[in-house]
Amino acid sequence: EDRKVTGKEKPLLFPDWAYKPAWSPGSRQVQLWHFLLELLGRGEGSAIGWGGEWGEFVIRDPERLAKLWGERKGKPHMNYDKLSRALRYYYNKRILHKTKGKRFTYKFNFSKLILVNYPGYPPPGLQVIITSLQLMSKPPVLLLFHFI
DNA sequence: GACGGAACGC
DNA sequence: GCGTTCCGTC
Repeated sequence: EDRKVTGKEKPLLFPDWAYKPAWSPGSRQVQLWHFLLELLGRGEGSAIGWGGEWGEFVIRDPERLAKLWGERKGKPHMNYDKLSRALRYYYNKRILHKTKGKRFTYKFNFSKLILVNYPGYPPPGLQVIITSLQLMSKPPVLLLFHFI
């Protein structure tokens, strides 16, 4: 019942994964896709950056990204081989897919959705019109903005 | 590099 | 459940 939309709006159809809380009380671990969005939101100078298409991103420095992820998770031996296995598990969950033929390039499966309570969101240069709702709950849930 | 099975930990 | 580790295969 935490995740129910408050008010009288008719239910909006967002993918389940979009409702996952970014941070939970206590010790719940960061998820990889949260971490990726966090870095992407920071923009320049990162090991990862937005690609040409909507939701697409390019890993500019795979081993550096892996190292950062390993630091966050307390896994000093993390590398791109292992990180990319975790990314591949996202294919079946419909969180990500691979941009075929483009090296180190993946794409988030949000279509007209962006998740905005990460630093730097939305990415600069994007025109957004907020049509959607804020999901209020404790712990804080991702804010969902609807692009048109 | 990219893929996905398998065993494993927490 | 969400990766981590390892690895055979293309």
